[in-house]
Amino acid sequence: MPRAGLTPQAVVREAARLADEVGYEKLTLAAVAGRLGVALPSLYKHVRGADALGQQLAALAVAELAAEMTSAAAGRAGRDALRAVADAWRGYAGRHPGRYPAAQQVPDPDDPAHVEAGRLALDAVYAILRGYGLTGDDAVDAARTFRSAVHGFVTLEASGGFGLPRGMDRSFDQLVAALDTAFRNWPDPVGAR
Amino acid sequence: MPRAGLTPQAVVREAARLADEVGYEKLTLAAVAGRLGVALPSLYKHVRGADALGQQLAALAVAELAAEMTSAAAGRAGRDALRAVADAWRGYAGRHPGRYPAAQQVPDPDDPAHVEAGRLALDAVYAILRGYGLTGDDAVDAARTFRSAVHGFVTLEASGGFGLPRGMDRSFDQLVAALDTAFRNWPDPVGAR
DNA sequence: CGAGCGAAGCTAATGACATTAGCTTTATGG
DNA sequence: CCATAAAGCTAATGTCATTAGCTTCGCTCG
Repeated sequence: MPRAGLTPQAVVREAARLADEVGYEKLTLAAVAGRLGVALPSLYKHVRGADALGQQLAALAVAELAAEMTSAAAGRAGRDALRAVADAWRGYAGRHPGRYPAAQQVPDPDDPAHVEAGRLALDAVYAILRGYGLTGDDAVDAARTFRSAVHGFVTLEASGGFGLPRGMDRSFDQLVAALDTAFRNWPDPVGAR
Repeated sequence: MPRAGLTPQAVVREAARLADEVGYEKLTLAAVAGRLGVALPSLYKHVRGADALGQQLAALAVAELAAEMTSAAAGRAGRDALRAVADAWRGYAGRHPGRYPAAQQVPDPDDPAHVEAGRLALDAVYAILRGYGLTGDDAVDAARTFRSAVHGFVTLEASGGFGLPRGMDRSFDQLVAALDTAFRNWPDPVGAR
């Protein structure tokens, strides 16, 4: 029997492909092994286990997403940038329905690439907000608002939580426009609750 | 050996309690059975299986959430209503970290109570938007925006996706204020994309 | 009061998956 | 060539979900 010639990379990439096909929740070491033409335990030569594979998949997905966000933001500002980044985000989630949920895990502090990718994605958001004059605590709040809105939309859309998929593009455009409105008129925080 | 005296209700309620303690992803028929002092297969006399239990848990959670949203909206309008419902939503998710993710499943069309509960929750949102003069397609888009933002925030907060939990209350207040701004200045949709 | 019956609960068996241990074999570098 | 590290395998264990089929409780009705 010739060697399959696997590497940790190859395993993670195959897992990513498989996740996009069958869904993240159905991603299984057994299925990945089958895809790679290898017995299940053989994977342990390349990944530490199912949890670790999930983490590495997250790192891959966050890096890809951050790259697309960053590239979407390049050469744009203000509302254009906002919309381009939001569209890139939604586009990534739509094209990678298995990777996207994986990307939601908190970055593994022991994986510098993962942490760095997360920072990059966040930077893309902060860069947009700077265009609206939002900095400091306002930027923190606004960034959380942006992430919440886009992530929430994308998640609900993917799960079918919105009901019939009528007018999804329009609704997303309106969500982005609403964010633009809110960022241009960012509310002064009221004192302690 | 005396009978345990279970009912489908009792099983679902125990599952809900357990999910809140250990997390939805760790919810297992085996654990529920253990909690109820019963052998695992005995549960099948009351629920059709793990998937069905999840669905019934979803129905329970959506009903509870809808009730809290509706009661929060009672006697309030405009920004007050917006904030009260948003707070109720976030509060429910915070108090029920296991039920809340369960509630995200699409309602089972064969469970009228589930469908009805979902409609109730949505109605609470539409009622708020009516206070902003948003109806028709605008209301659809605005409702999706509201749901996206609140659900996204609550999800990211629960998963630790925001990083250190500094200033979470303030950020949420600002998110709600941003929604208020957006709803008061709802953008006219631009033509087809 | 007792017989019978339906439902509740049990044990046993099967099958998917993850994980660990320990063996075999393939490449490859000296 | 051959020695060795790593790649891959089989076997064993444990958890969980599910189905089948048995036992027994507890209620209802004669």
